[in-house]
Amino acid sequence: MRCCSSTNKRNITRCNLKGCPYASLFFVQQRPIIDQAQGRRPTQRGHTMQERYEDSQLYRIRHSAAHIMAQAVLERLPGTKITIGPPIEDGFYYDFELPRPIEDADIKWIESRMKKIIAGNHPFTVREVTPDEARELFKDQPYKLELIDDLVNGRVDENGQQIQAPAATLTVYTQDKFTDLCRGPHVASTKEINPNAINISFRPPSGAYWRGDEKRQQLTRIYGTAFETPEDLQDYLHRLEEARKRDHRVLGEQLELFIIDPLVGKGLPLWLPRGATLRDTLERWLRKRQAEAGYQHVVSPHIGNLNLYKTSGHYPYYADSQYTPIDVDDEQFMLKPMNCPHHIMIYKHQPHSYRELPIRLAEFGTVYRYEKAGQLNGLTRVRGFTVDDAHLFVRPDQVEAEFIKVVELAQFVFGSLGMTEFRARVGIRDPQSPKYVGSDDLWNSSTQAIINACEKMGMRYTVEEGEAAFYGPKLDLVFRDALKRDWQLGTVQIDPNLPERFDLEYIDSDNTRKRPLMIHRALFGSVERFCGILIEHFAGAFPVWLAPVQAVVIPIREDHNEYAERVRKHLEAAGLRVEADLRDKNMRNKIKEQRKMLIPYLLIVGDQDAANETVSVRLRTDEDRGAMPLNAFTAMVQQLIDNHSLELVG
RNA sequence: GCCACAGUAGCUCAGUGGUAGAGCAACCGCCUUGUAAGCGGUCGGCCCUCGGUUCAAUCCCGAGCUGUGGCUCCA
Repeated sequence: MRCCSSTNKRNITRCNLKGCPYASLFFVQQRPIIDQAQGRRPTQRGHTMQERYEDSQLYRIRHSAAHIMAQAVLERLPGTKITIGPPIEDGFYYDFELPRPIEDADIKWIESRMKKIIAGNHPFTVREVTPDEARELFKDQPYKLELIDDLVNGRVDENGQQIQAPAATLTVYTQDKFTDLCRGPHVASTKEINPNAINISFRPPSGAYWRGDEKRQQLTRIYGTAFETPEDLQDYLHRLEEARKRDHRVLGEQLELFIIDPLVGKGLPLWLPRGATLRDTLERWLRKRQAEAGYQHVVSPHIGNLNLYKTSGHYPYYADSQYTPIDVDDEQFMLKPMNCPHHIMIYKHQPHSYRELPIRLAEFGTVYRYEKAGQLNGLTRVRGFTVDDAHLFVRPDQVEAEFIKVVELAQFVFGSLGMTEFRARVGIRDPQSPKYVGSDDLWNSSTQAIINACEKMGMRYTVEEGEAAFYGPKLDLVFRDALKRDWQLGTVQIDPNLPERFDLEYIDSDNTRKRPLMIHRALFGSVERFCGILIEHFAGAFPVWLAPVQAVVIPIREDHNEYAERVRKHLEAAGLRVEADLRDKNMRNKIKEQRKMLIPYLLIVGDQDAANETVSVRLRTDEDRGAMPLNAFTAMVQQLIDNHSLELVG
């Protein structure tokens, strides 16, 4: 069984655990930062965007810059074998087989040489050539010869399937003294490129395989980017810098949220007290919302009998993303890679009436999946993580309504966190493909249920054909953060397959046994990854209700310690997470240190405050609010917390 | 897993073929301070690991481990 859709599109890595409905949600990486202001994005298979990136001037500039870079590389490192160099979402790259490793000095030289070539105002000229002419032109370029053969014959995949028709014509583009096999388009002349709007040093060269095949030649990929104006380039570089500053791995350590210790294991984060508080606060909040929405929480263990996963179909086909089974007496157990089978067994343990449905079973369930070492990344890609999982067992006539409720809950949850910029990505089946199971009726009604849900919610959504799970359509929630990076959050999927495999049923009103449908859903996806996203989203400055420490009391002199402690106790009794910094240090020093921790409120207390029962409130933003009566401050913060406000003052 | 780069004090990082330094943190004093670093002192290192070269290796070479970036965009 293959229950995740293979989202092998741009920026979304293919999931290893093809057996899991949530496979797509714990591994998705952020999209590169793109020039969103101009609305330019690459089109993706199966759906159209308002303006095709491929048709834009920016695309031609980048494509042309890639050729210019190849020319400069050949001049610097003669003997280099060139391969391909396309524009990408936020720039371009070119893959080379180099005669020696490339160094920083080379990159500098190449970049400055590119600027000189551009300044030469060379036209880009296109010429049609015959295959033989092309072979002669590129006789020293084996990769180009391979491309020519493929183009002339059409490409086939490893199963012999034709995936590219034979090309009718071949074209070559020339600028200055460099000619490349290319379909274009390019700028008419290098003068259309602003030499101050290109950069090839912002991202280090890296390895890449010829045709992405790890069995083939390892190449060196040099990345570059180019914009229409130097200001656009600066803006882009600035955003990259901002993104680096928000890196959740750096903030995670600075704010004492989590660490990853190799002795414990890579990909296995340890949550420090403050990080655990963050997690716990989020979890308790969602748990409450779910209970209000009719979910029942259940708990299942961390290992399960191998036979359970054999029944579900997850084993042994997906052994590559699961850990080796553990022998216990004469039985074998696996670390739990997903929660669905456990919830199914909970449903199955007693008969259900149609009146009981929908039954919504939820669990913050920790699962373990093998991720290749090179894929691990902070909290966003780990080997053990907790899914805010739920499985809804529904009658077919309830699917649409339940879908709407799930999306509503998601909208509420993300909206509460100031994550309003999100959209839905609806994956539907490709009617031409035979890989999907189930009747047309079921597909049509399920797909319609999802579309209807989006429409009724007034949610932005895109429909992507061929992106459904093989058993049913799905909806992914994609969030755009403050830096315009897209992150995939939760997913909602309709699944008639597992009910079949586990022979689930309910007794209908006519006293016949019917098969329920399952809806798999997760909103955060993985709690770990979601915390990582939140850290970056807020740049570590969490809303008051989420902040691990909400206020720190700082006495001005040692003899104010007593009052500081009194303030702390007062706030603690009012339900705040508060500390008093009574260390033997001076006040300025404490302010300097505590502001680095991004505590929402620093409460400075001295003689005047002690005399008047006030606190001097300094916000995380460095704004000094002056003295406030302690009771007024307490009431204000309590209200902000109760409202899950994103503000620091009410 | 593959390629590139990196690994020196708790943290951020200098440095050298003759076994090490700074700032911050920690600890001990002094200072008693109204909003971003008061002063002095002390502690702290198998310079990632294992091999090799060398009279001598933290430094050079090889392997391993760990981390970081990339390995998805197909003329």
